[in-house]
Amino acid sequence: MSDVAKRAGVSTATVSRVYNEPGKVSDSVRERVEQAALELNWFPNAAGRALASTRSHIAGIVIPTLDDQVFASQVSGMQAAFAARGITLFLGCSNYDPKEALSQVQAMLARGVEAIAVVGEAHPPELFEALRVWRVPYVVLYAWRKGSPHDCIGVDHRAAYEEITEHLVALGHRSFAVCIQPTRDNDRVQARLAGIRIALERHGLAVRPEHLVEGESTLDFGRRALRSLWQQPGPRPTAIICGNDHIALGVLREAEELGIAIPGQLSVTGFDDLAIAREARPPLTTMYVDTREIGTVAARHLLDALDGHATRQGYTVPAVLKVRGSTGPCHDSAGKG
Amino acid sequence: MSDVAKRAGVSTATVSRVYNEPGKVSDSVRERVEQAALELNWFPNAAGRALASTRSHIAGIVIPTLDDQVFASQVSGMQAAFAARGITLFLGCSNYDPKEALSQVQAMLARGVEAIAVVGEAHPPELFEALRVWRVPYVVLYAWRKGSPHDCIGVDHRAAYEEITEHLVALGHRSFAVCIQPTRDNDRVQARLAGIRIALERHGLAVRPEHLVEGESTLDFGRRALRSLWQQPGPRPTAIICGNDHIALGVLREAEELGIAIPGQLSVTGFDDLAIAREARPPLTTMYVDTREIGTVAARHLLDALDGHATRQGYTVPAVLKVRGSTGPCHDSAGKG
DNA sequence: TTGTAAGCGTTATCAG
DNA sequence: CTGATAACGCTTACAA
Repeated sequence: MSDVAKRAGVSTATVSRVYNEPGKVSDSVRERVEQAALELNWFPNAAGRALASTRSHIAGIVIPTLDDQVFASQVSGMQAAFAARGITLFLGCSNYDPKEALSQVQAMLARGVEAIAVVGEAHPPELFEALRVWRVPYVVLYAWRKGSPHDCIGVDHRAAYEEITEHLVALGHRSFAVCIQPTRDNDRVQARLAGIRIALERHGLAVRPEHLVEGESTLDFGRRALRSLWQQPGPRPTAIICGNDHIALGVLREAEELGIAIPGQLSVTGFDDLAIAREARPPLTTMYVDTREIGTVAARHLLDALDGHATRQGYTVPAVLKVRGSTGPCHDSAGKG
Repeated sequence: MSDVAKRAGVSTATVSRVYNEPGKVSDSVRERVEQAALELNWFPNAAGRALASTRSHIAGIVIPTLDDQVFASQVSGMQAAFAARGITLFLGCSNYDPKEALSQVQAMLARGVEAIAVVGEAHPPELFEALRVWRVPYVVLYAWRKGSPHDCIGVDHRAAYEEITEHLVALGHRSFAVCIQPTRDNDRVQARLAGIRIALERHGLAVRPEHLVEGESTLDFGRRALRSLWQQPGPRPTAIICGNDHIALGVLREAEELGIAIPGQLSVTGFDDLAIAREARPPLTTMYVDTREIGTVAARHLLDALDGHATRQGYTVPAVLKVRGSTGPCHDSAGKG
């Protein structure tokens, strides 16, 4: 930088101004400096800048995995919104391991992030404690819960699953199965399960333990789950609530294989509204969430915090029920209360 | 830091050593320092560290979009491999816009990344020039091309599409259509198209201009493309080569709608081998690429470069043909040469 | 094993 | 509008 200053016949302070407060520099000087910088192939050094200005222009996001479109699009929305404001984004994946999430956040703090977004609130207390200690503004992404101590920007998963359950109850279903992702360390999934329970309780119903299956978020798990449900002795469910579309599509696929009529014999619901959901046969009843929007809104929220604006109290993103062909009236007399 | 040093009764140099070369510090001193740091709630400052050590422990990756699983998994592999070595990853998305890719790379360089990965080589020359000027090691991801001036870690898309085309030719097909993503600024897609052309030329064949359709990478485009192909006057293709599985699944779906027998009347191929590909009906013939592995290998490559090891000359990741039910022998007498 | 002290490359605060 | 100059917080020879 001093070389550039020398070559342009100015001080380093002026060189700095050319890049940080161009308005405060006369045109002729600016041109000379830019010319000199170009000739000497000089670029401002990030570390020096960050050190002197105490601004890194870096934010971070920690998600469980990029293998799930739901998280990928949140990252995508956030990255775009931040980039538009000159902020570069760190990405960390926890693979649903709280320890990993913690260490990713710590690494980001150690690299000087100015703001952080983490998916969900089922994290070690040290994680939020570290955020507090470093005084780094943060948001909890994707999950929204009434009464959460954090700023949440996301979906009320409990309410969403209450709604989808009510939809099935309204269709006359009384015997339910649930195929859902691992609940461990996953507040979204736990909330969904709670939503199902609460909605069913309202009607004096419950999911039998043997009708609650937990497994990976894959089509294959959906297939295996339905097969095992169907092989079980005892009454069969007339409706299956799945933790997401992948699982639901697997159930649909296996139902076809087993010759189970959908929705005649069995109603199936998903969550996420993937592009294929509406193309499945029958088209899948599911819930749509604008996950990209979650990322965008979260970025705006954090930018506001960085700008010193009072941050709002969080933000609920709606989950919209898409009723399609995979759910229908219950025709099973045994199923009816 | 000096406060911590004072409290622990040591010099700042020793405090630094506790965190950077713990082996060179006696146990008692280390404990005292850690205790003091804890009490004072002190953490080393990233900018100061980077400035003094000229190491940022940051790398970057620039991809077109996270909406495509193919790129998401490359990011995922790279992130994991880097995290294991204490390197945090910047993520940038270009949305297939070369200017955007350039500005993302510039932003990352300005933030002091030590290494960078960019998807493909269809970028403005300034991008690679900037990388050269900053002397930041980089790799071209996903695309591999013989004779490329860059270190490429990825798939030989031309060869892959030669193979899939040969597969169809061997089945007796002579009349082809192609439904593919926009070729503009996309060297992978261009290479795939070239592969098709080269393979067909070997047999004295070519795709008629009206049978080459370009569009977005969506199921919906696949549907629209097939509909328009089928409405056209003139001879119909007996095989459709799609740019990826999304498009191919759309074609499959629309064929069902139009009552086109697959593979009896029409063979269809995809690329990527998504999880649903094998569950489609009929199951989709496609090509599998271990995209996560690409990210992992690229990270290793860059880490080697950072360690000063001679970097190898790039790396080809195989695309494996998965022959399934969507392709079969050509039954159309008109189609046969 | 530990301390001293000179940077690392900017920005920010003053004067001018 | 521009220039000195003192931070910014840490690392790292070099000495001890």
